[in-house]
Amino acid sequence: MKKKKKEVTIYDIAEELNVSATTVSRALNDHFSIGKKTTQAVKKLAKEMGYRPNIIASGLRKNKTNAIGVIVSWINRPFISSLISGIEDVADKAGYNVIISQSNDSFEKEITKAQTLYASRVEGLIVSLAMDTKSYNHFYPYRQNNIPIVFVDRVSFEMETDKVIINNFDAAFTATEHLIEMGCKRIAHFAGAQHRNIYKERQDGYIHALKKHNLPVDEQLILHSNLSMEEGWKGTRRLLSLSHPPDAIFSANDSAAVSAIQCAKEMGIRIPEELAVAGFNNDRISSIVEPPLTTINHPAIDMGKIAAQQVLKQKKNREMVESETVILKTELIIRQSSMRNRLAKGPTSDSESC
Amino acid sequence: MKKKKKEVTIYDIAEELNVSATTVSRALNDHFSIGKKTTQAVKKLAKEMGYRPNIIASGLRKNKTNAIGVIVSWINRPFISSLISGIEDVADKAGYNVIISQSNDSFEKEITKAQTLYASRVEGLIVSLAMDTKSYNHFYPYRQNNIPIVFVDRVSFEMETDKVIINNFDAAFTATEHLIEMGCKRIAHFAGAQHRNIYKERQDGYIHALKKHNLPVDEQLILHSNLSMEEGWKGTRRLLSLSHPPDAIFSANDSAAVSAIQCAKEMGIRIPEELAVAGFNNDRISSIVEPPLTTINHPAIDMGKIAAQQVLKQKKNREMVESETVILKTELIIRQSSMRNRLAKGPTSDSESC
DNA sequence: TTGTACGCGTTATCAA
DNA sequence: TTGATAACGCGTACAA
Repeated sequence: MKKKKKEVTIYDIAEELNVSATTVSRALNDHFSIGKKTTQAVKKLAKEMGYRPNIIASGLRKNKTNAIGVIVSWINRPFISSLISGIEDVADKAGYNVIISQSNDSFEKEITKAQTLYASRVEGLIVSLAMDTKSYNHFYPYRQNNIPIVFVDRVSFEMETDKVIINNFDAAFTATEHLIEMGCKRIAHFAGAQHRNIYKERQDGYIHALKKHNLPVDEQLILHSNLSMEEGWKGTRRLLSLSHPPDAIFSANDSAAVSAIQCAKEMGIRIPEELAVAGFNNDRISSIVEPPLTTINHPAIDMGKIAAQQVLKQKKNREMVESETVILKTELIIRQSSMRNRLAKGPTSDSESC
Repeated sequence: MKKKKKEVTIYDIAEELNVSATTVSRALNDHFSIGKKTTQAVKKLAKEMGYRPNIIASGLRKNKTNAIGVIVSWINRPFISSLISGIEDVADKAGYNVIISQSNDSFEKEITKAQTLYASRVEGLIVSLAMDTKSYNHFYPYRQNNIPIVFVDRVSFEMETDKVIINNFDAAFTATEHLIEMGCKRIAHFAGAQHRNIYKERQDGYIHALKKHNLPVDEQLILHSNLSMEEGWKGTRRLLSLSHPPDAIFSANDSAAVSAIQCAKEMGIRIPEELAVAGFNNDRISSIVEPPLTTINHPAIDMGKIAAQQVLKQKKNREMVESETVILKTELIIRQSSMRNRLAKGPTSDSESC
């Protein structure tokens, strides 16, 4: 007793107009071989009858899904959600749907999600790797099927894929050097997992800046963690209770940096006079904390847009180019958390998207 | 000269094993009628041959896409991205893909996206309405096709659909009453567009609290805007330069509230002594600003999870229930921006997800 | 327990 | 400019 709302097909239209389904199909797709009148008549009737193309059937025939898959750690992180926003923007304009899935920073989940998306026959995949991903076999099926893969931000250089990244080394170097220019001599670093490129590179950039300026690299001052607020807090306490505490902290993300500011203040340490702080990402919290946090602006939306464009591009340039890496510009945003002297350039204009 | 990597089909497997495609199909789906040995043999060979089910063909046959569509204003907003995170979590566990699209708070875009998703044959739709959406015809096709629609947060009561919301009226009432209990007598309100339920309800709750406590409702103190940081800033300046300025602001979101705090401080106004502030959403910035912002906790992730569950549920209960509205609990988080006296309860425990 | 034969709705191919 | 026919790959009545 179910109402089987039968959907209108091209056959129904064809019958009504006494033409063939082929003609209808062509007319609907503006095929040049069909006369104006016929085409218009078909389209008109199609609308009247409430026809909607069955994209599944079409997809079966053309072997297309019009879907791009995205795997990220957590959707609800400022950087990631902006990344996705950019992806959606470009994909939609090109007629593609975006299927999102989150790995929760778990390697196992990333594998599962990759398989699911592969089974769903996405026509491209954009990935920001999970924290502990160290092998990449789960992407092989894509490779074998010539499905474009683009790594974003957290990438692996072991795999030859398109990549969209920033120069983490340079950015970290710049931030650290800025602290040095502010007169800091003993700069600590909140580092992330070293097997993930971005954190390794940031640490390397930090170390390089120290060396360039003949400052000692003190392992005691490099703290590895997941860079959460809690860890930022704990790390700050530890550092500040050292017999010879640092006069600055460069954190590999903003969360931990903000915590550092809060913790230091609670301990009665003045920022930036006694402790200068710099972060990474330019999350919204970085401009809200007091004093505002010096940080690296991470062009999240653009990275998403470009990643999506790479996918679309790869679909055209079949086997023309082996792989391409796009490196986006970052910018040091100087705010008060690091402005210890008058030599500092004024704070960069600080655009807030609400 | 293209390498046409022919994909393995059930026919290939069937041929190899000298059985019929039917048997293979059934075996792969664990149909009871197929013998253990056969089933196992089929599965084993399938794996060996690198078979992957063609979900498009299957979908065509079963008329399924396993996709749920989501339309939101902007993905990169704290509340929204958490919402999506919740949706993805539940949908994935149920074997559904989540297709996201953003309306950018534009009515026209919302229409387009709704049509696109409809054409993509999503099996359910979750929507948080655009700011200026006032008519709902673009959802009619879903309705006619019995495709579940669930409205979240920004909903319309004109349409009979499932809804997942919070009690904005009560939450706003509670927040306002809290300010009153703190001794505030002249409370301003940063309000949003009044045709969008959530902002209307928040304003109503605010007004109701004033009335209950015999405080006058001064239209001068109710400022309508898009609740951006800029507007929060401007509104605060305006309010504080009034001949009879308010002693508190209740803002319909955290962005504007945070701006209010910053602006007031810059003007030399002490928070909360001279101006108490409360916001709405419990975004991360609310706990970072100084003094920390009293606000309403908005269970974003749970709202997403429940919305997804509603979609799945509706797919089962065909025409059993007309529609269902789930109202989630909110919580007043009292922080220092409103603690003007010792009567205040201590701040609620403040969980931070990093 | 297995197989035959057909249909899902569209598009590509070839022929007219 | 149009049409007939055969795929696309899978699922399922029905038959065996």
